[in-house]
Amino acid sequence: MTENKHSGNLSPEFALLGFLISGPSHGYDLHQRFVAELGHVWHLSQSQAYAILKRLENRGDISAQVVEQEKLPARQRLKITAQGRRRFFEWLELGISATARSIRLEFLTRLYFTQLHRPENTSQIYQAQFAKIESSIEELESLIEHLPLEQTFNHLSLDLRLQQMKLIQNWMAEIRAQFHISKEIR
Amino acid sequence: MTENKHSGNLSPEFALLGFLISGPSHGYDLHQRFVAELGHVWHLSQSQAYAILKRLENRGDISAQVVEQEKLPARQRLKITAQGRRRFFEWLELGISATARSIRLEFLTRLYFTQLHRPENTSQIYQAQFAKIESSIEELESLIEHLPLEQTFNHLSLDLRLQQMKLIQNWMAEIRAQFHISKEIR
DNA sequence: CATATATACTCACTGAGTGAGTATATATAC
DNA sequence: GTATATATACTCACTCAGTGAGTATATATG
Repeated sequence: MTENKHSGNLSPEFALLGFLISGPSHGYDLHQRFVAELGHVWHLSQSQAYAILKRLENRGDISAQVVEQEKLPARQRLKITAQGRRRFFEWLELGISATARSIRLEFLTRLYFTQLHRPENTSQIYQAQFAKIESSIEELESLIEHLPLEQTFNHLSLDLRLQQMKLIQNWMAEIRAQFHISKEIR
Repeated sequence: MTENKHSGNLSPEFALLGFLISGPSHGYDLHQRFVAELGHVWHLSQSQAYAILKRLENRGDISAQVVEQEKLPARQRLKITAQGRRRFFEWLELGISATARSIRLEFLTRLYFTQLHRPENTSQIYQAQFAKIESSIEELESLIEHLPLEQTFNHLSLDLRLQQMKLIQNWMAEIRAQFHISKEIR
């Protein structure tokens, strides 16, 4: 199994990693850039950004080096490691999201960094995400079909999830247009 | 402050409290009932259920009493306190959710327990939720309007959120029909 | 007779997320 | 010219979400 357990495990850690692909930086700056570029996609407080960076460092995805400054407080110069780079590009190509929320958050983020670092892959990640949405819809439809009618509230919930997935399907078409992705090549 | 910060702080704790309104019970049973009744609304693991119950106890919303059994492991007989009851009904009437996700989770849960414990309030909580959705839509529209066009990804995200809210508005109409809620009285 | 399932709960761990605090520099407002 | 707000840069303590595995016994099923 693995994949998305359920909800949770959804965090902008790969976005932070993605900014570091372009070159070393430090926490304050990464948070600033994050808010400016993706602030309406994710919400990320400053302290949470630092917490995530600390975790990435413990995992060995980034390395830190203290840089003293004359007047302002010292910085941690953060640099992505080979492992971090590997993990990032793996996520960029394979981290396909399954729920409405994770599509809005993660897929948009993957699209952002694909445009930035691997524009030639845009169509590929788009198609993969689209396929996932289609199979999600089928799964939900079959779940609903087999759910006893008297389970009113479970029904209403699954129903909304299904409708949301279909909405996202249409929204994906808008994206296709905006990014000039050709229709169904492979 | 308070309300819904952003995401997170979303938990089925009031549902557990809601089951206890009907009478004392214990963790295992509450979890079973939860999964059967609302298992496709929320996901709640057994251990997480126990964790939430422990918190409710620490807060004084429920009280626990160990009941030995002849053959099977001892139970904790859980009983809602006056404070818990107060908190629950306050949430039932006023805990109006604002995001797509929290509407699917919390509003459906509030509807479930309103039907169960306060059926005469159904229309009231429906109308309040509907109003919240309308004001959410307005807020998102104004946010989008003031967002610089070049912020492609922030735009796409807000756009999807807006469309989702509108979808939920339609889904609410289905609910109105199913629960025979009259159209716009007050 | 072995094994799966039901009853009932505990524990250790990772991670999300907030809010406040620390300390200094520069820009702006009165 | 001095008070105040804002920018730079990061830390800490805390609460809550969520998983996965473990403990221990009873009964049902093949």
